[in-house]
Amino acid sequence: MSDVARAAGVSLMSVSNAFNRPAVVLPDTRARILAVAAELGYVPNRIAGTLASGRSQVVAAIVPSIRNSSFARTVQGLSDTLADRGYELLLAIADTPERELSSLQAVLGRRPDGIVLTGNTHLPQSVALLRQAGLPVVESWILSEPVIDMAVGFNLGAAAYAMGRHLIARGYRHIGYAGYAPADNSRFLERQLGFQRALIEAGLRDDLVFHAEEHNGFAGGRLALEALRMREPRLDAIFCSTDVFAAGLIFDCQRQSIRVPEDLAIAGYGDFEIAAEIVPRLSTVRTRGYEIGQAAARLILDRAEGREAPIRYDVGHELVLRESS
Amino acid sequence: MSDVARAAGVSLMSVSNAFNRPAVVLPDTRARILAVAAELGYVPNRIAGTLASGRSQVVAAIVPSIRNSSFARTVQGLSDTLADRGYELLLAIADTPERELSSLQAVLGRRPDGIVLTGNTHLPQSVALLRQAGLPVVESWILSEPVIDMAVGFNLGAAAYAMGRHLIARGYRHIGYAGYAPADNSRFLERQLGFQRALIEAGLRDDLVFHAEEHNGFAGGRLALEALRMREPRLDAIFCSTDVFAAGLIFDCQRQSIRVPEDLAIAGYGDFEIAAEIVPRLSTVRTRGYEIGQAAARLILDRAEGREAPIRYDVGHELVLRESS
DNA sequence: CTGAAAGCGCTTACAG
DNA sequence: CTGAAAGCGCTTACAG
Repeated sequence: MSDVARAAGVSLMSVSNAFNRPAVVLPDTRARILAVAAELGYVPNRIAGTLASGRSQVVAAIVPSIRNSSFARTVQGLSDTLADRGYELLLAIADTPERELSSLQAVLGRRPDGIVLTGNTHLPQSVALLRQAGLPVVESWILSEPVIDMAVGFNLGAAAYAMGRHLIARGYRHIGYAGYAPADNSRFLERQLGFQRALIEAGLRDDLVFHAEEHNGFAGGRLALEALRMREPRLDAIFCSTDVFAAGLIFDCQRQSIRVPEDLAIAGYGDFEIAAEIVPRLSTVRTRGYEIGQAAARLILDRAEGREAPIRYDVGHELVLRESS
Repeated sequence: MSDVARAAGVSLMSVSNAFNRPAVVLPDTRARILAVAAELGYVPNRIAGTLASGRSQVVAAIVPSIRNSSFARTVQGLSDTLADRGYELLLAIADTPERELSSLQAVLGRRPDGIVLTGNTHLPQSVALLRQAGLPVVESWILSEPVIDMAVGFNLGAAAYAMGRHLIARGYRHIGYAGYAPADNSRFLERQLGFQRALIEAGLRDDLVFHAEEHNGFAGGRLALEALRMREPRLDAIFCSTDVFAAGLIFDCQRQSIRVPEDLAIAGYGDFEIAAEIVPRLSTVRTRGYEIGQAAARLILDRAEGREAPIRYDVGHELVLRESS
């Protein structure tokens, strides 16, 4: 910066102002400074700027995975919104509360202006660390208590409940659930509970539950079919906690010549791209992952820049009924 | 930090050393310092550390998209390797050379210790900026010239060529190509050229080429089928530049009762998870996206930490022959 | 092994 | 509108 100041014949302050408060410096002076800076290939050092100003213009996000279109969409929404507002994204991938804590420690040392977490299942130390840091934090993909600071998501249970009601209304009576259940994770639990609530209200069996080992594999659907049929030969529908399970299940039905939905109805969760294309097209719950990312970024920045922001933001969900159920 | 130093009755230096050069401070002193730090909830300010030391322990990556399992895998490989070595990932998503440049300007201000780019199609200003910054940069998913600094990838053309040879060996004679072709992008061009080379060598028509508007949509396959059949009614095989196109094509064939591979053979590129599951299972080119991310991180860190690193690193590729061709 | 000094490249708050 | 001073929280290089 001092090179630029010297070459342009102005003080450091004027260079700083030329970049950061265009209004405050004379148009001529500013143009000259910018020209010199461009010529010299000067890129302002935002590390020094951060240290001096206490504002990093960086938002950190910790997601469990990006090989799953839901979170990939959220990261995309975050990235787009942050870039628009001149912020950068510091990304950490952590799929357990323990890894989340260590990502948090690493990331906090970078003094981000805010943090986006996934879900509300955290280690107590993580929560303590966050409170002490005192920065805006949004928990995404969940809306229920406890909330550390702000939450952006939708009612996971209601969405699953709605799909349960739909299947029941279509006349299915022996309905299984293919899910995934890491310990104490409310994001997964709420879906299952919402779905079971629909079954219970209708007086149906709600214990046809299968939990896959992995969240992301197509195999989840296949294994669920095997396991659930063993328990209930009259099984006539399966609700999958993700579209990937549902797709795996459909592929398996094709191989076994089980007709969908005639012999077995299938419903998914997520409305991934494949849902609209697979044969038969998949009924699913549309979740707004991109909007979650956008809204999370907006809430963080509003707060970081001293504006008001809601504690909770519901992006909603929607049933998308297609051919599979 | 000064709070910690005071509370522990030592100098700033000792606190710094306790965190950064454990060997240099007495075990007792170090334990006391760490205990005090933990009690106070002290998280070292790495922004100040970066400014003072000139090393940020941050690596930036610019990818065109993450809603495509290839790059998602690369980001995962990058993230895992960086986290293991105590580095953070600054991620930018930019899908055109223009956006790449503006991401670059933003990211360079953060003084990363290295940068990972995708492909070798850049604006001249981007290259100039990078050269001036003088930090380690790796271009990923490409190996061909020109290389700015280092490259990690595999021979895109050879992989496509191999698949072309395979289809020809299987007896297909009217083979189409379903691709995507943003202006001047060598990553896409190399695949197409490699494939066409196989056709030309075999004396087959190499102009059955269809370019989709979008890289990521399932619709690409469907549109290709329509367009290519119009041009060549005897069309007996289609090579898709991504598995997503191939899957979309298979779904469309199911709808139209076109048997795969009997009526039409299909091959993909990428070996996404779906390839092994779809009916029929998809023949494809396995690309090692995760390894690309790992290797890119390794090369950057080796150089950033003063070690030698190769200019070019080939992760290889592999033909995975399944049922669809 | 431990510590006092200088400096990293900016911004803040103030004076001119 | 422009500028000289102080300081952000660390690390470097050196002396003790």
